[in-house]
Amino acid sequence: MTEVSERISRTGQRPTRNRLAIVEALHASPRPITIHEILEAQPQLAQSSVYRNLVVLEQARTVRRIVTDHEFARYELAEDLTGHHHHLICVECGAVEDVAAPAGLERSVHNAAEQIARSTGFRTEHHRIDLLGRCKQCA
Amino acid sequence: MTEVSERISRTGQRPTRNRLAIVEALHASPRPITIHEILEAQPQLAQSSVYRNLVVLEQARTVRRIVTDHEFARYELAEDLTGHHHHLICVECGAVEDVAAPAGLERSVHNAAEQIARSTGFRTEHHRIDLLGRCKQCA
DNA sequence: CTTTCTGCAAACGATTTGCAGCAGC
DNA sequence: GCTGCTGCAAATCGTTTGCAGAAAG
Repeated sequence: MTEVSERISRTGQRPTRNRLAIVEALHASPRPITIHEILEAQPQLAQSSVYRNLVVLEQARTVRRIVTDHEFARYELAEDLTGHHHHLICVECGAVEDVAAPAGLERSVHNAAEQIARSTGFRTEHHRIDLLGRCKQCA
Repeated sequence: MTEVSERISRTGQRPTRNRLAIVEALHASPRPITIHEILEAQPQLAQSSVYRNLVVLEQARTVRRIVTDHEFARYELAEDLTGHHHHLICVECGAVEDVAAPAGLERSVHNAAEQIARSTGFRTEHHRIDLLGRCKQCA
């Protein structure tokens, strides 16, 4: 949490109570959550402040925005704070679940990225692997 | 193209000139394109018809909607019409490029999906692998 | 004190929709 | 003809923004 405050300070912004409350809410969840869920967890926050502060937190490399096919964006803490992982996305209800990245899979992705860099000139910085299907409830 | 018409008919809809024009535009592009680009390629179409028909085409399992982090959705033909592939997404300019899926990578993903099904009950139907980085122009 | 943050309410913009006329079967 | 499709313009809704007051340093 100190680390988070420092990252915010380092970008020339202030680690305010509101901002830390958002981080708190994200930290308490084992999966990416929506703005609506952040507001449920921290009802003292104004919606516009949440939107505004998530942008600040993203710039401070503390929060990551997740886009799925569903209507709302979701947010999670940056991977260097939580560890690298991927997502299970339910095509029925839109739920998103974190899942650890198997080592073999990671290795394959890195190999592929290198090969692609050689053949196309594209410089891969991150990757994103989503498994789309039905969660236990919807199956 | 006949195949596309059949899929549309099979869902109880009509394979109209507008709808086939959209498929035409998607077919002509080696990468997913935006609604704006569809309208540039087929200027006779009304914007609202494009939105409406893309929904119809999605339901007919002919078109797939792609969501990136950029402002616009993108569309491409269904994978069983074009072949399985993944995407290179430029974090700078938002460009999206198709890339063939290396066999080793596919194998790793399937293994991972099976393992996940066993441990979490999640039934994977598809997967999505995006490499995020800088394209040749932006690097 | 000066600068950044906040909350409110209004604006924005991609997408969706109501409706009246047109086209496919 | 009947039903589904189209174009237009208006509505929708997640998200962004202007502004005046509050809080941080």
